[in-house]
Amino acid sequence: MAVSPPRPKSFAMTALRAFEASARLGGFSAAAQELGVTPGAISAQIKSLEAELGAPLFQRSAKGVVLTSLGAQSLPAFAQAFDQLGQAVQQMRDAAAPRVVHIATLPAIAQFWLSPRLPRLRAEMPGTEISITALEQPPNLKRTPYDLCLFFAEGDGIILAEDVIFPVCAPALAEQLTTPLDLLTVPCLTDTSWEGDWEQWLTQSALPHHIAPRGPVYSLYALAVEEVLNGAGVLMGHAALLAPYLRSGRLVAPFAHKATLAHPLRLWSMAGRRADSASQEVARWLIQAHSSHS
Amino acid sequence: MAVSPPRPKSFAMTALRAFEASARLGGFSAAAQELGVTPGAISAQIKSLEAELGAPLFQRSAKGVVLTSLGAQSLPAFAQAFDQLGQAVQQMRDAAAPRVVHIATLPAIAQFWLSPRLPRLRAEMPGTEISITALEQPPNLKRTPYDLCLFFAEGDGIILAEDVIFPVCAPALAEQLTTPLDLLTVPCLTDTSWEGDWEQWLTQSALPHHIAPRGPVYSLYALAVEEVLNGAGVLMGHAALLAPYLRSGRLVAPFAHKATLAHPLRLWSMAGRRADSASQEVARWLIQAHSSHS
DNA sequence: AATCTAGGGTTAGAAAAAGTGAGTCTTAGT
DNA sequence: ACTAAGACTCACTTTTTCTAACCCTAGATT
Repeated sequence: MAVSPPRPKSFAMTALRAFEASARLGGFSAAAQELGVTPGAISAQIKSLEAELGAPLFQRSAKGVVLTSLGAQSLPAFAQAFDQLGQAVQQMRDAAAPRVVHIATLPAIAQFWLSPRLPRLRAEMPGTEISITALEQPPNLKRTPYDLCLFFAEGDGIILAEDVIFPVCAPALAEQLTTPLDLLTVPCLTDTSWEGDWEQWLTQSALPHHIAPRGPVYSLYALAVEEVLNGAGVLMGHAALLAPYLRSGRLVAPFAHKATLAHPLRLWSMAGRRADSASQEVARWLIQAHSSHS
Repeated sequence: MAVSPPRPKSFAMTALRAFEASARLGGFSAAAQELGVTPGAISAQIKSLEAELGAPLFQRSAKGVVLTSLGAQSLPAFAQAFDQLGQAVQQMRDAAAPRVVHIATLPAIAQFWLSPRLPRLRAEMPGTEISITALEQPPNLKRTPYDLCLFFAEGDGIILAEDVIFPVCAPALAEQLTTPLDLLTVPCLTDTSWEGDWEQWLTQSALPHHIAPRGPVYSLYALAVEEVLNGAGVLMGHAALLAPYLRSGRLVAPFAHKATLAHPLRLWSMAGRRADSASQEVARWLIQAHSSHS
């Protein structure tokens, strides 16, 4: 009868977090994405949790997982607990570094929208440190240490601009383009995170779909823009991001057709932030600067 | 500008748990004990948390740590969040295995009090699986996966018996003992978890302290009892545990002096358990069986 | 029917995190 | 001064977690 600590070890936090995320998001892949790991890791965590528990939490099928009644029953309490934990972390971070603001945004937005505004923002808010992280997907603010999110998305928060798109190209190339059908004669660049853009534009402009995005694909909008500035082809431009280029004439819109996408450019923060926090100050500045300037 | 996931990794759960425990218990050692690790591990966790945070959470001094204002400010939210998490885990465990009851108790209690009662308990509650873990210290039910605690302790819960102590020995040895001063002539066995017992008894019996516990020390009460049964000496006996031996005459109390310790034998469970849960049924059975039988 | 594709599962091995243990340091109390 | 408590450090070990590359299934597509 050994009395030494045979590990009373409560429960594996990681496994609980994996469960909560999977249950809330309805799948291992989604949870993996939120937690920044591979689905295999989630699968293993859930498996170990189920083993320790002696009962399954999910019912697996080839097309996804469904919560068992045990899982469904447990989810709310965990979701709430993790929300509170996330909030506690935010509060602590805020108290520890009250003048630091972390912004999460799309790489393209970071480069074309935020970056040009940063010098003035920093100048007008000295003492406030602003850091920017580029992410492909909006993070869950309740679970990740960011203060502000700036994405093309639906949901809460303030709309800074509609997402209006239309083909853009260098002025020289535009001379060759009279009607949208001329697009068949030039490369049509595509960004991987906006693969549906051409489709959307063609649909909303009532144009035949076969004018499809035939041309190189870029994984970074900035690269595609660079190419277009060099006259390499036509890119689906997002008005909110390329406004300076269009204003200066370095890029032009060869056609009149414009399409508005469902997800506007939106800025949001975690619910329940104090209005006097640095993050809220920055948010207000961005909104104000945007509406009064552009 | 790498866009790939540079690990936005929220926060290290382990570190947060270490912080919460340290803050709540007021020290790294105490936290280490609750979490079942060494103080060094806690120290490292806190350090990493402080590094990530960029601000100290504790103010160190040679005689312990004190929360900084940042730490004190953060504690309540974390305590609450972890309480909720613990409760969520309990609920889940309960739903997954409704007929399993985990009891945490002192090794000595497990062997001398619980063990004799288990056969009847199991017979009267078939279908309920009872598992027992022996721990030196009462665990925090809000943080560890036990259903019931049975310890000599102060606090909430039901008192099953006062902790009455007095020297006991084998009948043969008792013949050599007339007055407490005779204790100087025989070995006085001591259990490491009850080192103060002799002192307490001497004090409450108004006897001179120099009759101190001179004799072998055991780390397990059961071993000491075994030795005493073999006539190896005198042991400070806990009435609640040794009742059957005293009743059968295998052990006797050579002196009339008895002392009552401050911490009675107490049974408790986590607040807010449903009365129809298996753990509550077991608790009721133990209370009832104790009062009607012994 | 054959092929895709999306979502899961599995495995071995790699990487990272957490923990240990022994020894040090500082200070309050005897 | 000596002791005890509590915390820190550092080299090392153990455990956990993650990834990468595989397979499997079912519905959708061709």
